[in-house]
Amino acid sequence: MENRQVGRIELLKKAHQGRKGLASMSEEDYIEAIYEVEKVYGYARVTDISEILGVRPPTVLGMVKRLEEKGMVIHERHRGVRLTEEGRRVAERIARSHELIRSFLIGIGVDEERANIEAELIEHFLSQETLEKLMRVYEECVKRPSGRASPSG
Amino acid sequence: MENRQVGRIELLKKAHQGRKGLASMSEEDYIEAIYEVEKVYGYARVTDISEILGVRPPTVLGMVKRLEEKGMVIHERHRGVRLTEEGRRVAERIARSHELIRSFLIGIGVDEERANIEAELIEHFLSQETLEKLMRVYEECVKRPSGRASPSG
DNA sequence: TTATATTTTTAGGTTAGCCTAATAGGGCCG
DNA sequence: CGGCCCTATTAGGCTAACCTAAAAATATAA
Repeated sequence: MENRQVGRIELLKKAHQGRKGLASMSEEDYIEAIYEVEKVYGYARVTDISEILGVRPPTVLGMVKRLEEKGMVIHERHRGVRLTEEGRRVAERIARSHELIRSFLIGIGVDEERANIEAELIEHFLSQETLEKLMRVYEECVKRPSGRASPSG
Repeated sequence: MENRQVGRIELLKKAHQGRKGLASMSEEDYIEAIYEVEKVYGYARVTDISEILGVRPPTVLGMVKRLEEKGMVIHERHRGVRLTEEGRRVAERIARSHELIRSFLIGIGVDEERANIEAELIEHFLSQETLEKLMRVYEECVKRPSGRASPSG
């Protein structure tokens, strides 16, 4: 009896090992913000990013420098930030999973504002594999629910 | 056309406001770990928590002190940690949502180990409201899929 | 009961991600 | 051109969450 539950504790340990090696949540947030601003204005200013993420300009600048070192963005003094090809690839991956999660949440009846918030919060953590499976459920159960599962309420 | 997209940026801002004020992810991790060990052994030692979360004993001790200040646990020097009633309430809420997310992920075909990891990672972020909606989809589409959505694969 | 091993605690860092205050750069108006 | 305003940058700090090394307390074995 004790053995069974100790097994559960082993699982907890494994679950926490799994977290390691993920890219920093913050970096992805910044890349995503730059991507969105760039779509609209062609490039992102420090203050744009600052306003979107709710952090101060010096904080943005620090992260921008880091992202530049990692080859994700190009930054010219007083001239704004642009994604590199690599940065764009990352941004697009993030945007896709964000959008999928968002659609899913809205599909199951979560209101739009909350869906935006919660998609943002969980998008960093799901694997490709899980996203694909979520996509399937979304397609098969939420988008065309075959007479079941009224999402509202 | 630009207006529509600027609206999207406004949404991004809101989404990031929404993050604020959430309880620290770490605190919940520690409460959860203590809860699990307590279920097995009656109380949690610093080293138990340390092993589960993959952090060093001094780190655990620091957090335990913080949780004690917040009234979540009782800690007696050299005698281990126990949850208070309040701590137990929190732990049980966490455990419930963890289990729901885990079941959901397994239900849509995610393998068990990954489901453990990812449930852990997202459980902190979903609201009660979203959890309830997820539960409904789980019940209606995953557990009894009414002839659709073969989860395996 | 003394020696040894284990666990807990203390002391003192490190790093990421944020902050404020102050300086520098660029655009624009009179 | 000079002054003003806004944006960008630099400098210096803070806190949360981790770390290592070493001391203290407890448990165990000879």
